[in-house]
Amino acid sequence: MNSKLLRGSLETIVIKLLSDNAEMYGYEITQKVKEITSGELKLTEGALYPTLHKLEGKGILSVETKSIGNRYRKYYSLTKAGKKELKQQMSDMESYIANMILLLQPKLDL
Amino acid sequence: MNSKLLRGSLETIVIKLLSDNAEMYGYEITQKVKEITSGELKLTEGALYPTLHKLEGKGILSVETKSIGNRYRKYYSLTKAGKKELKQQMSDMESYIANMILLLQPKLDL
DNA sequence: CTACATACCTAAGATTCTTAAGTATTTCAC
DNA sequence: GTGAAATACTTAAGAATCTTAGGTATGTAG
Repeated sequence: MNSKLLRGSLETIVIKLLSDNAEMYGYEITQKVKEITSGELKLTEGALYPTLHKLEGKGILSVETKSIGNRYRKYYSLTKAGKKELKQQMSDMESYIANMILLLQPKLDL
Repeated sequence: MNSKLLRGSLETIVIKLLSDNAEMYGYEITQKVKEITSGELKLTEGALYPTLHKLEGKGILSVETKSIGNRYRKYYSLTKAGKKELKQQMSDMESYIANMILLLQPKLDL
């Protein structure tokens, strides 16, 4: 159904949003992606939360848990290593898109 | 190392090449991709051949085995269902790229 | 004659995602 | 006020897609 929406780019999306926003919590990220893509792309929580934990484990993100009244949120932000990782992932994504355009554009033997 | 080069687009690539070329065999596809992308993208045979078999099983590709002297090649071509699948996959890829551009371009609040 | 290119194949394991479940708080409509 | 939906986190099982690493065999060029 979901026709390969993410294609391995979840990490890249998360890192990019956190480079634009200083800090965000998980649920906020899902909403932001939905908003930016006009609802076309919906991150599932089953994919997002494990990814946040993994990036934290790798030192790419840092976390701060904040209390909001009776509940809590876990705010994530990019570490220095995260900013370096951002550059790498953006560059990988650019290459990928460039290659896809080369491969998928109409055959132009003009 | 290989930094998510394919990202679930192997099927799409195969189908698109076969829409441009009428028939191709597996090894030829790997070489064509290498050529088009100037060596940036290299299909591994361990990924390609199972994908060809899968697409054949789904009726998206048809096969003809041809003898070339003492050896053989398996030439694949798009079926009618394959041409329909091409449209779908190209459309999915366009949406994906459009969404990635939305998500990853610099924050422009101009 | 031997190494590399051509040409096919499969299996084990890694990664990344979906699906599906669970807990708990807050808000809003009736 | 209560019941449903939204908010906010979590995990685990399984599917899908890929890499890695092997295997077989023929053709070609030094």
